[in-house]
Amino acid sequence: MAAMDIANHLRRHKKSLTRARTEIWRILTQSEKPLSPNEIHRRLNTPKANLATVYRNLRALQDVGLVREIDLREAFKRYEAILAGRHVHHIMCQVCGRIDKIRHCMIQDMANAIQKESGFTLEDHYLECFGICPSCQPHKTEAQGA
Amino acid sequence: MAAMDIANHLRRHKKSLTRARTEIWRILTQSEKPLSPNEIHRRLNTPKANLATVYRNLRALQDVGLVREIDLREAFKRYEAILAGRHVHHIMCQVCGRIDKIRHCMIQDMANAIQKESGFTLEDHYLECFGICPSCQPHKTEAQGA
DNA sequence: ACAAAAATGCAAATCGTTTGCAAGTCTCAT
DNA sequence: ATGAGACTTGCAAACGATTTGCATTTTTGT
Ligand SMILES: [Mn+2]
Ligand SMILES: [Mn+2]
Ligand SMILES: [Zn+2]
Ligand SMILES: [Zn+2]
Repeated sequence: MAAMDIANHLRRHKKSLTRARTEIWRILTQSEKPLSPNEIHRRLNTPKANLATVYRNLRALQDVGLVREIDLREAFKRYEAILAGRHVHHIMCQVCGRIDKIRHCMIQDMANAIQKESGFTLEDHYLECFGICPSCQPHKTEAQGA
Repeated sequence: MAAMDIANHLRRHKKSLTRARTEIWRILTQSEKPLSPNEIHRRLNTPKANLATVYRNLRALQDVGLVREIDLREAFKRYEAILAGRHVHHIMCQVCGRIDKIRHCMIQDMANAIQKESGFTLEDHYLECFGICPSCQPHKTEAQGA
């Protein structure tokens, strides 16, 4: 979904194109990692839309398929823009909290096995990983940057 | 972890073996699917331990590695016993909510690719799937049971 | 059995998220 | 451009899950 598609996307679902939605979409597409509702709210231009509006719009954007919810076992959920229909997974550093994307995913390859094992059709999945990022790894020359 | 190991497990972490913990462990090991704190509380024998105690003990059991938290995008988390150190994933029916286990997992096979792509070591991951269970699938003879 | 450590009940507090409602904004046909 | 209706927003209150303080009870190790 290119950035400009947002208008059509919303119209198709009879949702309005509002300043809050435009801004949230901009914030999400500019972020390198999924953001929490609070983080999004903090980044809004003044006058800031209400936090409740952020929540409502995150749901609206999810409804039309522009945004995805990410659970990294924190106290809150994170949200990210779905670009080009691509779906990605994440890996979070257990030491410093850094979050990177994982584009590698072989779940589709597992689909057959899963459907055979469970009898379910596989419609959706989420995969989130936890590990230690390069700068937090011990016993290294620490040559690589953060 | 066999059912009897719970005592040693707890002792090793200087946690007491209490009635509430024993009961929660029994309830979790007897359940075919992960349970919410409320579900667990409901299944407690009278006199019921307090719900706060259930929460505290679920955390304690996680701390010692006996219990795992599962997020199926519901309003609450679910918890399940970790048996024999095995880790499983789940698939939940998007129509009726039925939850089945998936023992099939090739994430370990992805580990190399993920580590190469992100530079992170892969310490942990979770994978949860959503689909449609046999009894909820349309265009079928409906021959198979629930 | 005893003293110290850990766990519990209970109620209040937190915290993320949702909701009702009146007022404001957007959309679309005229 | 304009007006009515549809949709959205702000605000504060409500919610529900989870956590916490503290006095009391249970468990542990000796
Ligand atoms: Mn995937
Ligand atoms: Mn796995
Ligand atoms: Zn790190
Ligand atoms: Zn089903």
